[in-house]
Formats: sequence, C-alpha cells, structure tokens
Amino acid sequence: MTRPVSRAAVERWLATRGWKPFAFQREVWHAMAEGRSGLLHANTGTGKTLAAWLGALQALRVEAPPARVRAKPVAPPLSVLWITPMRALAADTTRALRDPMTDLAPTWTIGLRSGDTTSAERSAQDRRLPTVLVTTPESLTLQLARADALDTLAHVQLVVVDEWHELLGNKRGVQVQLALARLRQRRPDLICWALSATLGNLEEALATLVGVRAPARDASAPEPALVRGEVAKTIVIDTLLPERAERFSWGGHMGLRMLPQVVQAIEEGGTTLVFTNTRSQAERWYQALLEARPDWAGVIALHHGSLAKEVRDWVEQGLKAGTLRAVVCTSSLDLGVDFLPVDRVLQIGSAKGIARLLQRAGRSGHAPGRPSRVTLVPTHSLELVEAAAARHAAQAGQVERRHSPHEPLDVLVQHLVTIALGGGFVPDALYEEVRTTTAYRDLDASNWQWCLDFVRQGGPTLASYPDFQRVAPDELGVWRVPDARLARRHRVNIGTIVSDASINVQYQTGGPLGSVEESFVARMKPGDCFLFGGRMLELIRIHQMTAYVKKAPPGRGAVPRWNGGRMPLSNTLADAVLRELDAADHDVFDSPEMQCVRPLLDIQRRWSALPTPTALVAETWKDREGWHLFLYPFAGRQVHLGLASLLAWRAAQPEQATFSIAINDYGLELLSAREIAWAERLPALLVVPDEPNALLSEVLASLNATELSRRRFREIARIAGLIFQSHPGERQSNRQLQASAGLYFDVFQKYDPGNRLLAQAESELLSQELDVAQLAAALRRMSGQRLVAITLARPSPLAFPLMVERFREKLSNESLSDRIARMVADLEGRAGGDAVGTAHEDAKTVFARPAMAETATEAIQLDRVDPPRRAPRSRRRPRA
DNA sequence: GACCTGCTGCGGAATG
Repeated sequence: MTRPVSRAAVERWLATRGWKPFAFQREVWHAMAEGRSGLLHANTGTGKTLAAWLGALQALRVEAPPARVRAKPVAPPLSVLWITPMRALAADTTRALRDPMTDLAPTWTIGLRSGDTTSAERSAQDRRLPTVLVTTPESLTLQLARADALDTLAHVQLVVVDEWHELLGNKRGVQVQLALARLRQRRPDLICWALSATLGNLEEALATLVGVRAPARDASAPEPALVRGEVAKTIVIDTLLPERAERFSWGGHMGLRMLPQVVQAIEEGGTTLVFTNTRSQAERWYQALLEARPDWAGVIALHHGSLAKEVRDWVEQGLKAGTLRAVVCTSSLDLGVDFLPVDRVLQIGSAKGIARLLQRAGRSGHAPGRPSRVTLVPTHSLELVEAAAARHAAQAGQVERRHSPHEPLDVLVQHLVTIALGGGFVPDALYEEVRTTTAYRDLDASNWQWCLDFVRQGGPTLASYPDFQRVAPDELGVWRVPDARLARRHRVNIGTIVSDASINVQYQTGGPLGSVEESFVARMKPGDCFLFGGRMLELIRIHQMTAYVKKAPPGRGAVPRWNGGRMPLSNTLADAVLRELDAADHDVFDSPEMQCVRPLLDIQRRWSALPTPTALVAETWKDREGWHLFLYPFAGRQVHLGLASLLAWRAAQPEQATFSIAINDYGLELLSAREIAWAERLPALLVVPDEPNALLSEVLASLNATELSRRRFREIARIAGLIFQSHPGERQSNRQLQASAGLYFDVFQKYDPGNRLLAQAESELLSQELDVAQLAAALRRMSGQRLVAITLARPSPLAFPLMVERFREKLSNESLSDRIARMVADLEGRAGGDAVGTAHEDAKTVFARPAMAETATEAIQLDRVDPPRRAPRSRRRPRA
C-alpha cells in the first residue's frame, strides 16, 4: 500500500541525488509523495523529465532501506503503468526509462507492451510482468481481457497517461477512462497522472482523468493536483508573405505559388519540418520542392500516414540524426518522438486551430532555452487574416477545449465483453464502477440494461444468432464469455479506431511502400500512373488487397485522394479572425499580414462590407445560374453545413424552392432558381427555437439525416462488435465491411428501431459532424448581430471561394458508377416520403423539393468531364 | 479575374 511521504523526505531524497529541479517538478513530486493524482501541463520536454520523476516516486516508496536484507533482490510486481497514444512514443519512453540516467532502482524492470511487442516478448512478460509497463490504450484493454487481469494488475500503484490531450476528446480516451475505473476498483488509492500539452480546459481534463469520486468512500482521499509547468519558452509565429496579395489566389489550397519563398526559407535554416494539411498536398509539395531544387534529392523527405512503416522509420531516423534538411509531412509528425535537430516549422495552409499550431511550433527548438519557430505559409489571401489572428490568439493564450464523449454505448458494449473475459463481472457492481467515469457518470439504468441485453443476445433482431450471444451469467451470477471462439474474436477486435478502406502498395519485387484508398485504385487500370511516396508509380496488377507497382518515368499522373477527416476551423480561431476583420474595419492594420491583405479587404469593403463580431454580412447576387445568397457566420464548416441546410429548409417552408449549397470555413452560399427576398426574410429565418429539441428536429429534417447516420453507424457497429475489422487469415475488404454495417443499420431500423446504437449514430452525427450546440450558439449570435444586406454587382472576395467550392463539387472526378448509385438512392429516398433534401457524401447538399432538375444537370456535367473508361456493357460480352 | 483538399491513432494466441 502506498503511504504518504512528507515533503521533508522528498527534499532529503533530492539532496542525496544532487538534483536541481524546476519548481513545477518539485510540485509534482510532492503531490505524488502525498498520494495525490494530478495533471501536469508542460510546454516542453516533459517525457524525459518525467522519467526521472518516476525514479523519485520509486525511490520514495520502494527503495526505502529494507529491514532485512534479502540474499537476492527480487523485482517488484507490476507497479506502474505508462500509457501513450502511440507505439513509437511507447518505444521511446521505454528506452528513456531504461536509460541509467533515469535512475530507477536496479531491481526494477521496464517492459513494453504494444503491437510492436513480439510474441516471444509477450510470453516472457506473461511469465513475469515488469515493474513498469509502457503500453497503449488498446494493449492495456487487452490486459484487462485476460482471465487473471485483476490479479496481475492488483499491485499497480501509479498510472501515467502521456499526451492526455490527444485521448481526452475521443473514444480511445473513454477506453482509458474505463480501464482506470477498473484499476481503481481494485485499488481505490491508485495514483493517476496525466501529461498534457496546452489545452483550453485543463481542470476538466484532470477531472476526466480521476473520474467521479464516491463521496462516502473518498472523503479522505487527497485532492488531485493541477500543475502548470510552463517553462519560459519563446514561440515565434511569423508568415511568409506573397509578393502581392491582390494577385494571390482567393480560394486555393495547394499554395504552390509560394514555392520560391518556401525554398528560400528551407535554405536559410538548418532542419525544417514542412506541415501540410493533406497527404496529397504533401506529395505535391515534396515533388515541387525536388523540381525546384534537384540537388536536394536524398536530403529532403516525405512523411505521412499512408506510407509504409519502414519508409516512415527511415525518415524519422534521418530527422533524429540531423541528416535531413527538410521533411514534408502531415500531422503524422505532430506527436511522438522528439526530433532535436529541427529548428523551424513551416505550416502550409491554415493550421485550423491554435492548439494544433502551438503543437506544431513545439516540434522545433525542442530543448530548454531554444526558441520554437513556426512560419505560416498562406495558400490564399484570407489565410493572411487567419495568420494574424492565430498569432494574436496564441499570444493571448486562447486555446481550444476538448471534452470527453458522452456515453458512447458502443464503447461500453465492447467494455462489457472485455470485462466478461477478464474474470467476469456482476452487473450491479460493474454498473457502479462504470459510473465513476466522466463519460458514463449519468448512465441510467435503462441504458445499462440495454447494453447487458445486447451483449447477452444482440437484441430482438439478432437473438437467434449464437455469434451475438457473447456473454452470459454462470450459475453464480457472474457474467462471462462462454465461447472460446467468440473470446478470440473479441480480442483481435479490441479498440475504437475504425480505419478507412485501403489497399497496400508494393513493388512487384521488393518491400511495401504504403497504402492507398480502395476506391482510388479501383478506378485505375494496369498501366495507369500515380504519384505516391514521392515517386511516380505504374500499376501492374491488384491481387489480394495489394496493388503491385513498378517505377514509372516522371510525368503527369494522378495523385491519390485519401478520404481523411475534414478539419474545420476551430471556433477559437474563427473568433480571432472576426476580431482581425473588425480591426480592419476600423482601419487598423497592425501586422504585416493584415497590411499585405489590405487591398483585398478594401475591395471587400468597397463592393460589400466586412463581417465583424457585431455585423452579419449577407450578400445577394444574381447571375445566369440564379439568385445567390452569401452569408459569413465564421462558425467553421461543420456548423455552416447544418446552418445552410436549416436556412434552406426554413426558406422552403411557405413556398417550394430548390437550393444548391456551398460551404467553407468562413461562410455559406445558397443558390436558388427563384428570387428570395433574403433581406426581409433572414431575421425570421435565423430564429432559435426556445425548445432545444425543436432545433434538433429541424436540423434532422433539413438534412438527409438517415443517410448521414448510416455512414456514422459503420464505426459504431465496428466498436460494438457487430462487424469485424480484422481476422487473422481472412482479410475482409473494407467494402464488404461497409456493406454489412449498412445491412445491420437497415435491419435495425426496420425491425428494432429501439436499438440504442441507432440513436447513438444520430446523436454523434448531431454533436460531432454537425455540432448542433455550436450551431445553436451561432444562430443566437447571428440574431443579435446587425444584419448588413448588400446587393452585389459581382462576387465579392469573400464570395468567390464559395462559388469555386460549388463549381469544384460539380467537377468531381469520383467514379461515375458511385455517383449514379447515389443519385438513384437519392431519388428513391425522395420518392418515398416527404424528404425535402439530401446531403450527399461530400457534405454539400443539393436541395430539391420536389423537382429533380439539379440532379439531372449534375449528371450531364459529370458525363462531360469524366467519361466512363470502360467500353459499354454490350461490347464486353464474353467471347464464345 | 480569380480555383482544383481533406489528418492521426491500435491490434491474438494456439500449435507443433
């Protein structure tokens, strides 16, 4: 059992070591010694330092001189769990802890348990667990799924969760919350420490870590500590300016026009990380840099999540060794192993948020006393405003918040099976345990009962399938997994990460290169070329989820499009942008960026008006296409999608109308074939209903919510164990996976509408994809703003990118068959009921009520740009 | 007149 240690004892111990710690380190040691949990926010070099703290803790508790000296020192049992969100970071931490400098007691052993751990190492660990186990959330959950889990984990005194800010806001973090609740059940005095980067809500992050404490039992428990460990650190945020902002693109994203400035910036510095927002952008930029400077071949490199591990490892080694001049990367290098030689970071395009910008800045100058430097490279003119806004917000310490997901039942269902495997559970006790987590603190009995029923027999529709009778109570009332096959299947499917469809890319003779999206390869035929991993490759054939390729001569080829996430502009940053515009409206241009973009803002002011925190600008314009409305709420693209659909839906209430919708991070466009008196109608259309659920149902009605939830459901079905992502030996293509998720969705909708996973899909859609809470806030703010209605003579600088957005959508090069399939589904949906709108895959909505003209135009357009490659069916009959 | 996007993260164990 842990015993509180006095502060004096800590000081004595420090004196014997001769350490001169930072004040915040001392604070953490004291808190740990008193048995307190806590969160440390530090802006630099926490990993290595904390390794030393472990030494402190261990020395205080375990290394106390033994009363009787044993003949042979025995390693203590598993006492410390160190959780990191990444395997690479886990390996790095393990190395740091094993370093003699860390000064752990000689009897202590350090183990690493992750996907990188070999089966030999696994079995060695199973025989004897190390004293400190460095692991990932998934591997920890696997430990919990072992029959002897409670015994092996019974001696854990301390859990450290590294990069907690990365886990806090997602289902992986919920998985950690549940695991911690489990450990605390056995040891109520468990000490938990989280390490976090800059976050807008540190208190909440700490509360989520330590969970909800039962007042009766924990009255005497010490208060958790929040330690702010900021070390004086200079962060330089500057911007590469275009020669003339006027001539600078108004809606672009690639930013290659800035190539000369970027080349020069790389020349100036030592090692530079070049962050891009997308993988294809990284590919293009890497290629462009090599074309500009062929002599950099071999000293610049490319790094993103679709490249093979071997390739990425090579790049990371090069960065550590300082042999690389520059690496073009995506957020794959946001986290993890620190690369000391990096002294400058370039950010191509918007960083989308202050926290991300600071995180990336911190990748450079990663040593005490050295400044971090991030240089923004705007890809269109309005990003100059964003750059100025980001710097001001960062200086003011305005950083985004992150919240734990609320009651994700899919994760809970998975957890129930895990615990049933890990020694079994008694429902009432586990209910209490689960409710000590922040995520499930409000879990009511009916949701709990539903989850129990679901793991027991899959609900009414699946009751007759033995595969879904996963857990059952034994004669003592302990719920267990009775079937060894189901047990194994559960273990290989533990986790909450649901990946996109992907196909491996590999040389015909040689190693793996990485992976591309299944749909991208499906469009290609042998002989087609594409740019990947910085090389031009020619497709030879596809076999068993692998695309075999060979080198192709450089030239024009497609660049893979990966379907990644869509990062919306954070509210914190959007608000900062509005403040910059407000200053500009008062003729204050106090930064180089704002001076540079001034001509454009002046045009906006001359032709229209500048949106500010108090002025809502609504522009209308008529052209051949119809009547346009441009609106600039600056609420991020997610909110704009919901808002645009809602406005269109409301506007179409009294009279039928058809709208096309375009959105970006700054605003939205509604295009209608008929004139709408927006200036008069907008105030009424922006009303927030008093009843909160009224807004929800309006938003749901305005979108094709069923189709959107259905897509959302895939992830939920996977996590809840309805479908399986991987199966040793029988690799299933993700298409099949998608199809079966859709099947379950349909079956539940029809025969089991009370299935709570359906409700979860809808609520995740509303809260995460559409961000209804923010939508309501945006509406409220807009209704308080002064409406500035402008009739444009031509599209304003702010309007133009929105028009491009819509234009690009029409020129989509996705496969024709997919498109047609969706349109058919669309039509069916419309014919079937009162559906007034549909949102399709790219989150741009085509509104039709009830006409179908829009769809028809789209089909014609598409035909023109993307003629079907294959010969018509009739000619492809097999030869006799 | 202006343009051509969409990230990251994880992972069994029995058998011979």
